[in-house]
Amino acid sequence: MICPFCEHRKTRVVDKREGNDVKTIRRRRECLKCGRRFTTFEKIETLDLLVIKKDGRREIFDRAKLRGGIIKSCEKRPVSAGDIEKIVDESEAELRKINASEILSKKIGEMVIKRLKKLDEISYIRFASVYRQFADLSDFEKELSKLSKGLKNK
Amino acid sequence: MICPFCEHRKTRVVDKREGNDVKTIRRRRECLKCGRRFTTFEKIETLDLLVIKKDGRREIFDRAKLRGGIIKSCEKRPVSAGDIEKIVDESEAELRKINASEILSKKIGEMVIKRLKKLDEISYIRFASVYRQFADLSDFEKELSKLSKGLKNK
DNA sequence: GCTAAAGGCACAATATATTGTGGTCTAATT
DNA sequence: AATTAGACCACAATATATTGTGCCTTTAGC
Repeated sequence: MICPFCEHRKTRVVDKREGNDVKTIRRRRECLKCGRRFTTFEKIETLDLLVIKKDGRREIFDRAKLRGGIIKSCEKRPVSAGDIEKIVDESEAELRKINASEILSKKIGEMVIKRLKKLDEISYIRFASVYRQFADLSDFEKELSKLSKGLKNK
Repeated sequence: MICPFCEHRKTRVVDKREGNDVKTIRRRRECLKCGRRFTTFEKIETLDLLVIKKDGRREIFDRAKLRGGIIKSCEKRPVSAGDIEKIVDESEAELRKINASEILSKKIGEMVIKRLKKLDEISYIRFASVYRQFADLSDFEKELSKLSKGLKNK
């Protein structure tokens, strides 16, 4: 742990207790160079992200909710729970990498869509239609007809 | 560290590396009960708080900025750097305890003011006038005359 | 102006984390 | 299709953190 005062890279733990939240660990550390003390918190990896919905309202990113939407799109389709969990995991990781504090729900939809598309075209179309990823109705119909042609050719 | 899956209280560290940010530690932990693994991050205590300014604009809470304002108010007054640091520390701790994501700058002003008042009346008046803690000019004058009477009686 | 709650500090016996090295896997890139 | 970067995993030797206990100080609530 780097000292926040002098940037030195060696510190020692002086005390460790449970944080305010039972799910966090608070440590008191001391820099081995400058001797100053500071506090750190260890927490489970979280994604604190405000999702901007189409109507402009914001709500906290909810992994379970995202998963729910995907499950619905995959009803009676050959997509396993494991597949879905993987899509959620990967999308969440992608969101984490972006490191934004807010994001348009549409962007999240796109992340799921690009993964779902590789797995099952029907699920993908269902999901995309819910997330209204198509600019207008003609785009949607175009996508549908492309899909039905593709299926016939198999 | 509590297991996020089964809530068990015993986990072991399986791996520990530097986080993306050099200032964080990433640990991979394993629950001793259910065996599932998860990731945690240890970071230096921070205060991520949006300060709502009088004109409605928001900006990230900045400890150095707050300290600067206090220093200005204490110019040529018998208030030590240590005193000021203590006021900043305590106010910051108070803000942390509130645990809000946004706060009116006025509220922060009040926290500083109640501490500064105990230390030095002149500094307090200067600081309060900058933060416009008085509803109108008459309040300000009232405060000033109270103060000057108090000083004469000593 | 008392009391409780929280954070900070210290210490000593014990248990656990850390470090380096290196392999695997996947996603993104070229 | 090959390459790179990041996360994950494993292991073994070493160094460090953790736990309990208890005391002090400060702030908040009565």
